[in-house]
Order: sequence, then structure tokens, then C-alpha cells
Amino acid sequence: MKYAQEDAVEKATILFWKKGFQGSGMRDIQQALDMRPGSIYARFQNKEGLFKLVVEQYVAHSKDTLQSVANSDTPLLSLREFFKTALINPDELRYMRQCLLVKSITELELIGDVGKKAVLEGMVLLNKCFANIIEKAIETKELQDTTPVVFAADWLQNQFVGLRAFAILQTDNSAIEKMIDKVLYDLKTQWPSD
Amino acid sequence: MKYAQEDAVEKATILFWKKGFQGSGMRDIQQALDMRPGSIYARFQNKEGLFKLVVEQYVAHSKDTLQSVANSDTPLLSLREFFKTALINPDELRYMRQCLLVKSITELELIGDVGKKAVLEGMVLLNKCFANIIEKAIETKELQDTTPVVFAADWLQNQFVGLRAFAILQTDNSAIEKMIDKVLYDLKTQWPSD
DNA sequence: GAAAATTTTGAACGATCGTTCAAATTGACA
DNA sequence: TGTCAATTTGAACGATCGTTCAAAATTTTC
Repeated sequence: MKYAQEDAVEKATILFWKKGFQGSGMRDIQQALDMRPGSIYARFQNKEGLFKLVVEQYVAHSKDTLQSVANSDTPLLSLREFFKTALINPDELRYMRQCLLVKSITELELIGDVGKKAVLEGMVLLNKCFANIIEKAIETKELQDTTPVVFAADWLQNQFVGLRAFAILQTDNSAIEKMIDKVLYDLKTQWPSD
Repeated sequence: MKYAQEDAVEKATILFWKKGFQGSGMRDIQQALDMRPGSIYARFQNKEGLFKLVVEQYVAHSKDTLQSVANSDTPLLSLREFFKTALINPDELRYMRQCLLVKSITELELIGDVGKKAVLEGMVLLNKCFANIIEKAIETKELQDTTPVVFAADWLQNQFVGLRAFAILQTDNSAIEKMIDKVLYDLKTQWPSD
């Protein structure tokens, strides 16, 4: 029963990821989940309720991934692999290059308060995950211990956003890899002082 | 007559910028332009035709701005000012922090071919402007002459995308300024070799 | 100033939007 | 197997979507 729900949310995730909140009609959702409108409303309250679950599941999954990066022996090397996996994928999965949260932020005004809250809280949570990775990388001496953790976490999250927007337009995978290298390079250099 | 058209496109720009292509209904547009549907269709063909003009005008304006940055005595200092102007603005203009092109890219699948083409060509054009700035900065010795122009242009455009997504969520202007400093710092450092 | 050409108007169209709900189906328990 | 609760169904609702077009208003032409 609970499994069926997770499965439905997963299918909805693909749809929202591809088409956005506004762009995904209830009839698209009905088709994707193979459920009739009444069932969807009985289970998820309404479109926004489903979207909220999608975002929460997306964030939870991202959090898990980022935590396993942080807990790796070499967090920075794992981070590089994580970037590559997220940004370089076959054509039918290209929609995944865009970050679902960032995509949602661009249409934040059109989403209700419930969905909005889920998106913004998700951003904050993932920011903490990035901070955690940086802390761990300092511990393993992959990063200098002078690295400003909180600021670098914001910066790293930014880089990820920019990279994803870049990757979605890019056909050349090696250009994406070079861009990832630049990010990791800049992460290790000096940071501007206040 | 032509002036009235530019004025209408400008008003439509604000609307599309705030609400996106899909999120801007024809009735919103009618109200924003103070025109009745028939007039709008007579002038702009349809919603997508208006959107195309909006994107083209947006790109043309951005191009002008970036070119004046490139033609400054100190392109890199001007670039810094450009970033600050684009990313730090009063609350009623906050919608401008998001890049209209990037916002459009997130809903590219929902826009027709005409609008899609305008957006993608706009990205390419602005990329060339970024490359031009880098070339000029090399000439003025603000950048090392080993800076890889084409790659750095992609990178700089990326940074701008990331910064804008960051700025739209940010309330603290000094955090944005610090992030801009980091970008300019990283622009001047070494680049990973192939 | 009359006639012709151009532009603007706004009611109305069919399609699609998110959502509802009475009826049918299914599942749980005695 | 019969009963009751829980779930699923799908036709249908009012609202809104992008768009059309005959009629009215305006501008241009001679």
C-alpha cells in the first residue's frame, strides 16, 4: 500500500521534472500514474499535495546521495563523480540535468504556499548537505582548513545550479567535464576574505 | 506607431519575466498592454509571436549592456558593477534577478519552436558577448593572456546563471557581493588544462 | 468630405484546466 | 458467504485557456 504510493510519487516526479508544476496537467498526471482523478484527490488532496510529496521525496533522495558523498573516504573525489552522474546521462534522461528544485523556483509564484514551502525548505536542507561535504573534505585534508564552510556551501550549491543549466544545453560531454574540473579547482583555491 | 510597439513589448517583458511564458495568460497580457485580444493578434500573430519579440528585445538590451562593459577601460571592474546592478535591486524589481532566458529554458518544452529558437539563439549571442569581455580584459592585462577565452566565456555565463538563482533566494546583499568577488577571483586564477 | 483602407473592439468559440461526487468496485472481517 | 468500510471510478462542473471574426472606429487617400 505504502509502496504503491511511493511508486506513484516516483512517476509524478518524472512528469513534474520534465514539464514543471504548471506544465503538468491533471490529465497528464492521471495518465502517468494510471489513476483516475478521484483516486488522486483521495490520496494526495490535490495537485499541490502531490507536488509537495514529489519535492520531499526528491530532496530526501538527494540528501541520501549527498550524505554518501560526504561519508566517502575521499569526499571531493566522490563529489566529482556525483556531478558527473547528475550532469552527464543518456538523452532520454536529459530532463534530469535540470535541478527539480531550481526549476520549481522559477515558477514559485504560480505554486501555492504548501509547495513553495517544500521547495524552499528543500533548498536549505541540501545546502546543509553541501556544507557537510565541505567539512568532511577538510577533515580528510582534501580541502584547506581555512575554507569558509558556510560560504563555500552556498557557493558550491550555486555552482551546481549553474552547471545544470549549462549541461541541459550542452551536447558535448567533455565540455561538461571540464567545467566540473574548474569547479573543483576553484573550491581548493583561496577564498576572498571579508 | 513603432514606438507604441516597443512600449507594448516592454510591458509584456515585465509580465513574462515575472510569470513565465506558460504562467502569463492572454488575459494578463491584455491587461498589461491595455489592448484587446484582436489587436494583440493583429500585431503579434499570437502569444508566441509576442514572446519572441520580448526575448529578442531582452537579448538586444543585454547585448548592449555587455558590450559597454567590454568597451570600458577596465572591463573586469565594469563586469563587477554589471553583476551588482543585475543581482542587487529593490524588492519590487526582484523578479529581474532571475535571467529571463534561463527561466525560459526551464519551460522550453512548453514553448513552440519560434520562441524556443529565439531563446537558444539569445543564449549563443550573449555567450559571444561574454567572450568579448574576456578578450578585452586580456588586452587591458586585467586577465592573464593564457586565459582560455571560449571556455571561460561558457564558465562566466554559468556563473551568472548560478548567481542569479542564488540572488533570487537571498535577502542578504553582502552575501551576493561576496559571491561576485569569488567569481572575479576565480576568473583570474589558473584554469585546468585539458 | 466622401470613399477606401487600416486598426481596434469585445463577445464568443472550442479546448483544456483543476476539481467534485454519487455510484461502483474492492478489501477486511465474522 | 454476507456485511460493512475503504477505495476507485469517470462523467460532469465551472473557470480559464488561446484564439477568432464580424462589426465598429479610426486613419488615409484623393
